[in-house]
Amino acid sequence: MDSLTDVKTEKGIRTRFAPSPTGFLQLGNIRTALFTYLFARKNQGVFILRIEDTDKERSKPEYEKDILETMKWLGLNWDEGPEVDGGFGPYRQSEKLDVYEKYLRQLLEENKVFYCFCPEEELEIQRQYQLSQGQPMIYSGKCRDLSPAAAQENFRQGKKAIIRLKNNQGEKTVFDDLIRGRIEFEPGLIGDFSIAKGLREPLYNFSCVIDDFDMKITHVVRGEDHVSNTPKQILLQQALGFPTPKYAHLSMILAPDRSKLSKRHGAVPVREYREEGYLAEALINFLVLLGWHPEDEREIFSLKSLLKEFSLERVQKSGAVFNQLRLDWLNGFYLRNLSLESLTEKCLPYLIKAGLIKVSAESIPAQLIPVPTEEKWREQKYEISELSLSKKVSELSLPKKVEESQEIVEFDYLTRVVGLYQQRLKKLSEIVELTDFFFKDKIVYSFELLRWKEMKDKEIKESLSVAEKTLEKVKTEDWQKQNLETVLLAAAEKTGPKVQQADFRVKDRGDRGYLLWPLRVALSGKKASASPFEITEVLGQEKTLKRIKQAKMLLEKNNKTLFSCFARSNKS
RNA sequence: GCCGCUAUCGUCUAGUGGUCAGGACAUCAGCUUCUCAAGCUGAGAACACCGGUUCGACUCCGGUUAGCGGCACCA
Repeated sequence: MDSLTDVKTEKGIRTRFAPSPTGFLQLGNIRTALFTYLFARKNQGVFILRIEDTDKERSKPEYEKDILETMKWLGLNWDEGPEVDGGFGPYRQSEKLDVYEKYLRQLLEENKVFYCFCPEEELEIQRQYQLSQGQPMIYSGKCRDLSPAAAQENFRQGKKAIIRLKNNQGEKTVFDDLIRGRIEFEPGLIGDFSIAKGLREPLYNFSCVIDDFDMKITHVVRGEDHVSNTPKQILLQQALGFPTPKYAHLSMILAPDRSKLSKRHGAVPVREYREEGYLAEALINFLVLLGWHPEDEREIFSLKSLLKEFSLERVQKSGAVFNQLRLDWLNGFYLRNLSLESLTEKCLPYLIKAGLIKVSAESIPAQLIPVPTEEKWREQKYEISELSLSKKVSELSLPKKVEESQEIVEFDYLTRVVGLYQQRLKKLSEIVELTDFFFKDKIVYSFELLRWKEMKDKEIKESLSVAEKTLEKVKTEDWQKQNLETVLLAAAEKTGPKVQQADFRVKDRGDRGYLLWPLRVALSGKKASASPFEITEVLGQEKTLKRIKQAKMLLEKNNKTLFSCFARSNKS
């Protein structure tokens, strides 16, 4: 494609990402932003962020804040836009009303646009009629040739008007899409479309054309939903005498049933992915592979490496289904590749929010940036993203939330806890339910969980006693995973019934589960966890023995209940 | 309804006239194993359909079908 090779040699590329602050940024928005950003950077161009807030009713400051925050979090830094003046501002459309009015007046004077007084209801009926007749749904042109005097009269009567372009499209409107190639639109299918509700109330297609010109945009990268806006914008550019930028339309992200991504599946604000504990790196990597692929078969990409490799030529034309499982896998991959210290720092806010670890309110300012307000902090009404940690966190001591003890949790201890679950984590938020038992004084679980296979209650108790005795004997200085494993394995092979080994060279040994399963459950209270060797090591001897005793008591209590039930039923 | 876009394993995709149609996620099986993961090994799994061009079509052309997007005084 000629147009694509042009891009490579062309100097001074300027692109923009132009979201409207009418909702939180979604995956689809972000993918458009990412591709636009990569295209700009790859070609040494300028990446501009423009806030399209012409819709006064739906635009909200909190959404604009979300746009800026999300972009920064993902590392999609803009060269010009809010907070970064590049000389082509303002970058918020609501601040450019004078500019739009100027061009609108110019078009009015040149008789290229007209006031339309048709009531909305009438237009709606007309569209329905056209639909029923199999005709294209376009404006009839009723007010197009209204004389200035008639228009004035209408205004005097207080009638409301919008401004429409006098569409004189006589031939096909054509443009070469950088991704899709040539796209043609027959004349007669667009009509006199609306461009403003008033002199200071521009509509999307108009403000977009003005801004793209004003900001000297050379390449427009946007979603496929704008393909049919493109001929309208080209027509407007022609009316205004503006050059037409190059266009590249990206396909959409689809739900698993290939329908449009809806709130039901996947259309989740990006901020929620962040809250749940997805890494920006994983999200970027996931999204870029939704529609783009390098020349070889690599699948792991950092934003930095994409800067070198990305090209619009290799962008897919068809829509891509959003695949949560793949995102989870990628996030797990990035989590596993984090340094343990950095992973622990990322987990910390989740543990704090869950109340497993407490940081005193006084010490917050030094440790947490930015700081949630004290009230929010006490009521735990803050978001994880508000707890991003300072670099110094690894030097901190964090008081643990245990009423009866004054134990101090060292960062180093947290590192060891988190370390046990690094391979098991798909998202950061999971760290809470995975490791809560390390931070609790007493754990709660059903005694039935202690049972391995068909073990009898008595056997479970015996098994726990063996574990207890074995671990009691271990000297404090020998309380290390390696040693604990050796000792426990030796005991385990003696405890369980003999099991024939598949390999005849290996001597038959006891079913290790007889000892290890009840022990692991006694320590963790969970049916799935890290190995008992790892848990005992991190938990420490004192707590380990305490938990085993707790388990034995649970069994006894249960037997008593059973016995009393039995006694009662005997009586009757 | 009208216009436009799209079409390779379940999903994301590689592929540009001659390939055993490749990779990743997911699935299944095996190894490992006290559990859950992770890891390693292996397996199954696709060119929407119909015509045409050609010695030869996943690849080029036409049509059909299906999906998506748009047809606002939203963006």
